[in-house]
Amino acid sequence: MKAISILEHHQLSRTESRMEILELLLNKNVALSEKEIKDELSIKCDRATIYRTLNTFVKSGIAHSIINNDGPLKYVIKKAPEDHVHFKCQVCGHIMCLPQIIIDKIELPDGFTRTESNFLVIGTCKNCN
Amino acid sequence: MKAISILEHHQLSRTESRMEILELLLNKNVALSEKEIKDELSIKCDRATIYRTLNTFVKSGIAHSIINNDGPLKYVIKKAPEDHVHFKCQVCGHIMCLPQIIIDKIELPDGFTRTESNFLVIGTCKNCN
DNA sequence: GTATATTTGCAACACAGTCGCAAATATTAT
DNA sequence: ATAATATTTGCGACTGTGTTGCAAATATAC
Repeated sequence: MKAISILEHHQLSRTESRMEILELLLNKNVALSEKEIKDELSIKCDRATIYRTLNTFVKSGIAHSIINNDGPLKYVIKKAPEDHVHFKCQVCGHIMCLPQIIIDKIELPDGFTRTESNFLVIGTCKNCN
Repeated sequence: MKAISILEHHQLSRTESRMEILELLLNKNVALSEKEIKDELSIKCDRATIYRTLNTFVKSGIAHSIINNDGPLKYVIKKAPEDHVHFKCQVCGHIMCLPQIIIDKIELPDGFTRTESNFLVIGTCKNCN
């Protein structure tokens, strides 16, 4: 199982919740919220556990969170380490990474330094256009 | 008064709350949350009224909201109509617009169309660097 | 100044996310 | 495999953000 080896690699204990949540994220190419994860999980899992698990994944670098302009945080497996653009389709509501587009070349004004970026483009995705 | 003419121009009734909140926003160059607005207002104003007023301003195009990666929405007077970058200083916590940097040239993959963008860069601002 | 339309304050509510703590589960050592 | 220890889970309670219904207050139009 891929999920198991990822957990091992990050020295996280292999609990049922972590494995199921990780499997779910691995099989999706759109970002999921806590509620969406809960609804898709085959096992029962408490809200708090899902939040704690997601935070653990983010801290370990397994996943990253995506800011939603209108709604809860969503989570995806981290594939690209660079800052990339997130896209939200206003028709189907899906939020996904656009790893093709990397914005590391934004020139900030003098005296400003950057540690992190959140780029969310809202529009219509390929399927809905 | 500048605030009055702005309200008139957008055909909004000139209530005390709206004028005071608008004055406050006009005098700030950082984005403010509902709580920050409430604390700085000289008049008493209910939470709900502040939220409703801010939403009215956003709908009218007087202000726009800025997504905070970790905290409530913040609001600023809309100066530039284009999509620009927002900057959050992790030292002083201020969130401000960087109208100098305009990103309208992001090329989305085929089939994707854009209607709106939210760009938040997190780092250290000029004053705190 | 009066009538009508809009806005306000209050209270209640919905929802996202966190935390403490005891019970359950996983890991480690024997 | 079993026992001891460390970690995680579920539950409940809680905080904070933002919204809404409704009656009272205020602004606008006449």
